[in-house]
Amino acid sequence: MNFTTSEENYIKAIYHLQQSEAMVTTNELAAQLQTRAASVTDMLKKLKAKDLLLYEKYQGFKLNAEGNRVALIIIRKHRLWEYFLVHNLNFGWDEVHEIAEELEHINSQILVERLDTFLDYPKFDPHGDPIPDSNGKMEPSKQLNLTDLEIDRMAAVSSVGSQSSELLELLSHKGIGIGTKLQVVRKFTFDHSIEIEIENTPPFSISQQLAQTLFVKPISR
Amino acid sequence: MNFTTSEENYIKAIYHLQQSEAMVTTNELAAQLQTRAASVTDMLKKLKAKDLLLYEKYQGFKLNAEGNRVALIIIRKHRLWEYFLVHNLNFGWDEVHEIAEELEHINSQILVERLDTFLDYPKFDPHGDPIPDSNGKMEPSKQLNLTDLEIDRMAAVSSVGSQSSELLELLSHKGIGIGTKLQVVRKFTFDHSIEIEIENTPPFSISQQLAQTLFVKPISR
DNA sequence: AATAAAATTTAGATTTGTCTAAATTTATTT
DNA sequence: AAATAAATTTAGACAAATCTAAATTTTATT
Repeated sequence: MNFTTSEENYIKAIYHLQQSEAMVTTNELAAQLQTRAASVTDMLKKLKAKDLLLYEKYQGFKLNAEGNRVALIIIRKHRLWEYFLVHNLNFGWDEVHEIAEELEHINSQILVERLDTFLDYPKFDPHGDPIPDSNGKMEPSKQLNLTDLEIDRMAAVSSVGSQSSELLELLSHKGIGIGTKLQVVRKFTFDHSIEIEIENTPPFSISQQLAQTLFVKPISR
Repeated sequence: MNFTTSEENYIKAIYHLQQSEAMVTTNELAAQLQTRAASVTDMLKKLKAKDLLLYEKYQGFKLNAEGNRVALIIIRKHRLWEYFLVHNLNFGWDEVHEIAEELEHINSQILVERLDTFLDYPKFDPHGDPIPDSNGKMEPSKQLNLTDLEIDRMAAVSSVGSQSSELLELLSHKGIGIGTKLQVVRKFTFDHSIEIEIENTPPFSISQQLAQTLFVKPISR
């Protein structure tokens, strides 16, 4: 079965939203895809008709087994291409997302397998996300709590443990956001505060409480 | 300026048709793109509105300077990707066209330049077609007359000098078509006939007259 | 439990690229 | 040069993906 680029983008977005909650809602997906709720409803009908989705009107939705299988194929392609762009074409890990968003829609199973072979079967992409193999299996994510990041290991903020406005205010003040590249300079045992350094800026320290809400992924450079 | 995949396919097809005649006609383009004449007319209006085309109703059309520039960018991408697929991913030169047809529409100037660097600035693609550089300049085509092909050099038929039904009947009988891989086994001076061998089949000979209507491109394997 | 608010869906419109069938223009033949 | 044939364009329709605005359903609040 082949899918349009638009269908694939919806499938992938639903897959990602599903990772943090069992059921996805129309508004969440609309926000994720920067589109309107009505457009989402339209596409949900199509994906349900193609039997990729469990969906009852007004009740939320999630991918079924086939939907997940398709999602993993797209994610596999995305992450393999990212790996190629960084390792072979010398892109920075933070420059490749948009290009990979296009490349992931190229339709050719054999191309993906040959690319995987050429790259020597990488297990993680440059952002530290695991690359599914041709059966959709992958290693557990390398995301870890900032408190567990080893000293001097370069990492990027991948998610935050809450969306409270107090937390967001603090993060904004400290200049920390999703994708921020940092490393731990020192850990203090007295109060478990952590001194971190964000690329090319002076180090500063953050509380244990803050560090515990931050998740990061080690990155290669 | 960015173009849709469909616009790019029209631009590229017009470019190729222009190589053998000054003006392109609606029906020719429709045949080339496997679409209807009415659809071609619709698209011609759009391309003219975007100022890529010299076009007067009923009078034929051709790309203007800007149209040619855009066409060469697309062709550059197509041929660089073909080179990558053959040299790095181990595809056969005859397996890569369809995949490159998709890859050529990926939008990223920097990607093309990095790919070119990675591939070490190849001058010809695996079919023997020249790859335009970033300014649209390229070497002359490697296409040559079959009578000039050196012995044992592998080549692929790239075009035929006429479309007469008598010629096509003969070619069909001999099993020769566009893309047929062959090599010259021997040349006879008496009648200038040429013995050729098509991949994995017994050699046979063809007349000078026939050989003169066939154009080929040397290929790597 | 009734009402207000929020989320979701439906109805109907728009854009892009395509199509068929009819109309028009150009080319060819007698 | 008139008639016929071929090529091209126009008119109007359709599918895909989106949108706005209105209607409906669900959730939250008094």
